[in-house]
Amino acid sequence: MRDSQAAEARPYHHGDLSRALVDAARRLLEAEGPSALSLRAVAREAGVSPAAPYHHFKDKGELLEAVAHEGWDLLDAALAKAKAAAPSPREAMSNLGVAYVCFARENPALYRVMYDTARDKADLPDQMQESEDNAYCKVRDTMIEGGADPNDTHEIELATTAAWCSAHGLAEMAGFKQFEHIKAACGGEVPFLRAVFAHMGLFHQGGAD
Amino acid sequence: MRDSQAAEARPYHHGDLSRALVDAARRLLEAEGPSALSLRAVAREAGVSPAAPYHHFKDKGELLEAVAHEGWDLLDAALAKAKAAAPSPREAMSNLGVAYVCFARENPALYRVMYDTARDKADLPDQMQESEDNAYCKVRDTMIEGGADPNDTHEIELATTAAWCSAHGLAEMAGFKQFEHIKAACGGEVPFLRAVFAHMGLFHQGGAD
DNA sequence: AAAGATATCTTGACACCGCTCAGATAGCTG
DNA sequence: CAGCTATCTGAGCGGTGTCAAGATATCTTT
Repeated sequence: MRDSQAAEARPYHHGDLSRALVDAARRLLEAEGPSALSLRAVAREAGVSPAAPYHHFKDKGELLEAVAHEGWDLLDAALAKAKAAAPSPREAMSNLGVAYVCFARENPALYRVMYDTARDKADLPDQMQESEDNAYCKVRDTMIEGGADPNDTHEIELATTAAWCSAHGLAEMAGFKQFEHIKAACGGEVPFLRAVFAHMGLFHQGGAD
Repeated sequence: MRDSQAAEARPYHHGDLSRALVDAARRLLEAEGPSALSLRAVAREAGVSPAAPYHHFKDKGELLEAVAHEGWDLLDAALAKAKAAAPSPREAMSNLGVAYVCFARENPALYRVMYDTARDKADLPDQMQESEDNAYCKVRDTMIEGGADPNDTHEIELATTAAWCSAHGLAEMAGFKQFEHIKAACGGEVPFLRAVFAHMGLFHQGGAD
């Protein structure tokens, strides 16, 4: 059964099992959380035998990498959308931070897989370094548009790194119960995020000029 | 608690198996990493049967919690030392951030266990909320000593939260290979940390006055 | 179209895992 | 001493990641 028109793409025995496996994994991840994401469960969900995935992925880790890869793509898209919706570079910076944390909060299991696989390799995903339109570049470019000197590479890198660390740290912390009363005091989750970012000195609308 | 001189305390059948198990776990953690930390392996390392730990911990998670608890104690101690060694509150703030990240970098497996178990419960450990001399309090108090208004609870909490998120974010990021060339450009790991903190606007020696 | 090569999937197995339970053992209490 | 309770062992359950061998479907070559 060849979809599209030509017999290209990847219509193999099953159709496209790698695709189906990643989809099944994401379905499981959303429904049952990261701890339920076993290779056998994914195969079960996709309707194949426990050994089938090994013809498409070297091991479980490689399947998780594929899932994480999709996660980074989704994050890129979310940041692109936030950047596009901002009327000015300064608000863009602020919105990028909020969008980043919101993505993590709305996809906690996926976010965890993304960073767990990255930490296991001590290596951020390829998208982060190779592509010219990845999430890191979006933050960096927004900073330049906001007035940072594009020639001072070192400075730009440090600032972008600081922004990324801030967002990641907040993304992981925002899930803890301890912060619920502060969120309430701020008037909701997003105001809380903006307030914390403001106290970090970054993502602040009147920040880095 | 009668842990004075007599044969009280906890010298049971084995002597003190819970203690021995936590020690074995930390030994394994340091030697083999978090993925090798199975309950059976810990029991093996401690020289007991695979079922023995269940008389001291409800399940594997509870053993990991005990390990994490020790981690938070060590972190408290590291921060206390950094704070004590600083000549001024402002430098204390900066040193706290560096000490936090250094602790995470020197005990990566332990740090991971600490936050993994916390995230699983969406709950930072008891030490973080109950004690009056925990790591969170140290950051908060240092901020007050640095000139923050101790009466503005909301402000203090936000600032302390921002500081903690920054440090955690940087602690997790600093392990990635991608940052090695920036570290080199900064002249080492600690200068890199200080530079990133400076760009977050916190932990900066001339920061929050 | 027939035959062979190749990719895909299944079956079965191995070692390890978390966890439970019945029984053996050691220490405490009366 | 006996009785009791806490501690530990052993065997076993269902689950996991992974591999090797065989079955099956697709592609290639003739």
